[in-house]
Amino acid sequence: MIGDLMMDSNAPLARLVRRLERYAPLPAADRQAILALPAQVERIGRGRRLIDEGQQDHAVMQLLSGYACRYGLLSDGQRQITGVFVAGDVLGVRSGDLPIAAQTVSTLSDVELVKIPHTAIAALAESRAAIARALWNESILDANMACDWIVSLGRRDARGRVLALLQELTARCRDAGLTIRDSLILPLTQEEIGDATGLTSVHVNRTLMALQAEGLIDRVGRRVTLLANRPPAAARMLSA
Amino acid sequence: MIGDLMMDSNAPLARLVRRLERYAPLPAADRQAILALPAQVERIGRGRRLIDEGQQDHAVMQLLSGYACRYGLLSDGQRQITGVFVAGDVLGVRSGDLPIAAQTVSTLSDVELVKIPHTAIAALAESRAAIARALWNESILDANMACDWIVSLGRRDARGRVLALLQELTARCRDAGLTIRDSLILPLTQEEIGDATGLTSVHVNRTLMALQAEGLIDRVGRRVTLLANRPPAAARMLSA
DNA sequence: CGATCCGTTGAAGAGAATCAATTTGCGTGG
DNA sequence: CCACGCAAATTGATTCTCTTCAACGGATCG
Repeated sequence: MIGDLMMDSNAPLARLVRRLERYAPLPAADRQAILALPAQVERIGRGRRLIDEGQQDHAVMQLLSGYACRYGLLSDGQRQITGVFVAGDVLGVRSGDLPIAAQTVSTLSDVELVKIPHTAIAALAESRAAIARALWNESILDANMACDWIVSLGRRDARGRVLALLQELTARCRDAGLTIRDSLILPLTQEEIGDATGLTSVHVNRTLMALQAEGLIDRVGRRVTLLANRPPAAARMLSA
Repeated sequence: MIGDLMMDSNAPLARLVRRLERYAPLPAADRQAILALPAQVERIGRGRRLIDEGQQDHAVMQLLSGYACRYGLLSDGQRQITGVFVAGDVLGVRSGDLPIAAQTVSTLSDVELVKIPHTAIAALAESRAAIARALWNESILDANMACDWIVSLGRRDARGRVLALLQELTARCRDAGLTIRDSLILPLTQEEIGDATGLTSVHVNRTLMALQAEGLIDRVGRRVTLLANRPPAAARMLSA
């Protein structure tokens, strides 16, 4: 809950700069402006809500470590995870005109994050076109990933969905430098994998065991290793 | 394929202004700048692709009439529709840094649309913060609707998914002034409804017949009427 | 050492896919 | 105006995936 020492507080914002420069460099002045943002580093435990649906004043956050997810609830209490966030990802990005959070975001593990008041970010986006564009990029990528998720849920069977989820997480953890040869620590319970893939935890369990029996994945405790590097092969289940 | 007369070409851009002002008014100068954009009105037949995945130079378009959809394909040829667009919706919005279209967009009916070169839009977004923010809004809403779609696909049964799709379309057509008492012309075939809901056309048919037998919907030809109306989650932001 | 959460396994049932006709609606051309 | 041809809608029978319900083992933690 307590921010780190002052001298450390610039490091996380440097990471935000790196993130926002993924696709296009920022003017030096914009970089400085980001580094000068009021920011707070927090450590938060597993299973805590970061942003609530309908919340108006939520901050912009960047995950420094750990996992989080966004989800929606149905009236009968069923939960569907609509996106998983890994270290480096930015949460709560939105333009100034849509103050309402559309979905809930919650942690999937203990996390570290930087928190920035949305007013400060909004002011920056208002005056600096390159920053606005970089944040806009985040929204677009978010929408693109959501579309891939839709395709997976709509047209793949349990095996394909779980595989696709593992592949997406592996790829994103690799980008974040969190993997060792396609091996990553997956803090999700099978229940949560089910919430992400639209399956029950029971069926997730059977699917994971089947994938392991097929030699496509290896599991040791919470560490999962992807042994098949062929995304297209995942969709071909005629051999099963 | 030929644009309309010059004197008509401002009317569709006025509609674009209205769209971009849904959530916040634009400065008069920004409105004028939009009206001055180079635009071309086109009529395009059903089943034509408007934007191809991987395409770099696609234009920004606003639907003036008709329906379109965005979809992804699996390697085995299965199709999953990830979003439906109705009159007024803006397609192909993206920031300057991500030139690649992530998914394919195709018409679901004969359509009319305005086409604007993305370079012209990008230049405007670069210099005018309010326009950038309005376009950004479109991306965020797009992501929000995709998330609702994910929840539907992951956690609802066939009945719930078809109902949710009809409710979303009804709500959006109502906003576009295309409904008469929750009744709308639905040009989607049952095959296409299946592609949107992750079902087969056979099961869509059975589900529609069941909904009709239950008295929840009424169908006459292509006209569908929602008889039991609950507020669709997807449109929550539209009424904000 | 019990409490609890998570993972694993079994058996039975529901919902959707699949396969296969058949019918309806509609534009087209004779 | 009617016959033809085609795409879409409808129906039936069967198969299979996934869910549901239930129980049990193993780890972790006060």
